[in-house]
Amino acid sequence: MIKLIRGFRDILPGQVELWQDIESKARVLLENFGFREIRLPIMESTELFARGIGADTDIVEKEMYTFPDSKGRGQTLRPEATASVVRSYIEHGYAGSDPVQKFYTIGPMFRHERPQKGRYRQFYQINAEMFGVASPLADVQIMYLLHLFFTGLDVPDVVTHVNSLGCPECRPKFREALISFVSDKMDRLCSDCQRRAEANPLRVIDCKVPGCKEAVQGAPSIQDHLCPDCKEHFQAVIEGLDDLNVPYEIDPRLVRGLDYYTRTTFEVQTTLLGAQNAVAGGGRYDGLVKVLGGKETPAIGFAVGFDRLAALLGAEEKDFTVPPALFIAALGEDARKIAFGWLCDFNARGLRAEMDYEGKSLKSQMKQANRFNAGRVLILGENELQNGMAVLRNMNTKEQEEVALDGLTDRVAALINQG
RNA sequence: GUGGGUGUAGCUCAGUUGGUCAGAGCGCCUGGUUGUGGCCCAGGAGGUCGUGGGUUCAAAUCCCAUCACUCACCCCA
Repeated sequence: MIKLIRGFRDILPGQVELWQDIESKARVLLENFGFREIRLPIMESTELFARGIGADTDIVEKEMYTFPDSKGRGQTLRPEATASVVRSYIEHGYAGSDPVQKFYTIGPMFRHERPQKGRYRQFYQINAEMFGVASPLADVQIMYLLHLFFTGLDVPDVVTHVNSLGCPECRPKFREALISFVSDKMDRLCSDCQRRAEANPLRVIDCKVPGCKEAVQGAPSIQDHLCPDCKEHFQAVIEGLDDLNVPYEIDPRLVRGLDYYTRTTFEVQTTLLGAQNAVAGGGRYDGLVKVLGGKETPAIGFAVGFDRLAALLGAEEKDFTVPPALFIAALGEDARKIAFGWLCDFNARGLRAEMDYEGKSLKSQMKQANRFNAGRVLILGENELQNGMAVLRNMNTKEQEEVALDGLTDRVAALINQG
């Protein structure tokens, strides 16, 4: 048997209805907020991600699906969407017409990581990106939108964490302060932290090992190192969230693994998904457009982890199948032909109906209708053909009524639409 | 990439120290109702025991390898 490749999966009927529901709600909300859909390719030049995400990030270093094309140039299955959106924004000259643009895109991303709960090698994201607005109002609006999205879906157990990572002005200073703080406590740190103290000192601050936790008591906080502009920006964001009653938690240890983030970053976290606690994440990336060859353009965006969101809403445990309104049970060849005509008519007019194609016994067809969880069963056999009346059975109440064969589909459709 | 756990019927799982160990429940099909579902009863179909080697008279069971699933580290959506 040929099986799925590792870390990939099928979203099956029964679950896919939930995905569709999430997706359509996301579209409505995003479009209400002025975001327009942009559909992007799944593969891009490797260089786009190397430059955009950062050459020393885990994603670029070891998680990308990269293949040479026929001429040996590197091309990569996108590990995230933001770099592609930025590329498209630059390539189509939006900066020239109107630099303020809001885009959203929904689709698969690919990262070659070891799969585990909530982590797949092909996973789906809903991305929203807003260009050209430096004002903290953009940050507030983005986070407000995300908040509405999650509350609208009634997602259980989510908390939004917010932080500011500063800018090229203040972040390096903080980084230095942090490294020097950590460096004279090396002997008290776990081996992992000793290794990452230099490369990613923020991780040390966030380490769960008790010894490390103790060692980093009183570590410098980014919040104390923000330059005046960043500080003011962050303040404005927080006030904006308060004004709109968006709940959040300021989390000075919130780090993000992509190099392009500046100032505001945020992550929607849950405790229900094991180690993979981020359901959505994002932030401001004021430097990225320029890094990728465009004009200096402020921008901010987020990604929602579709798979994780669906999991939180019970995708794997529940069945979201929508049952048909009607099942047609036919007995005998003549009846079956007529029934098939009805079936086509019902389907054409948008009514979900099913029938048995194989000429099984009535009992077997009733079982099938029950399995479908059909609301009603329309029965057509020799008796009905003779007296010109079909039987319509309500599967919940067990009530049956007769419906004249003449003009039957109109009448049955009307009955079903009444409920 | 590293470590732990697990792979037996469509699903959830039993299978004791290698020797009627190829099983159960659910689901599916048929019948009990020559035309009426869910409950009940009876019967039936369905498995190269993840895969490939090895040990043995004999392997689902022991050994090796490999693949996959899963949880965690790491990182993130």
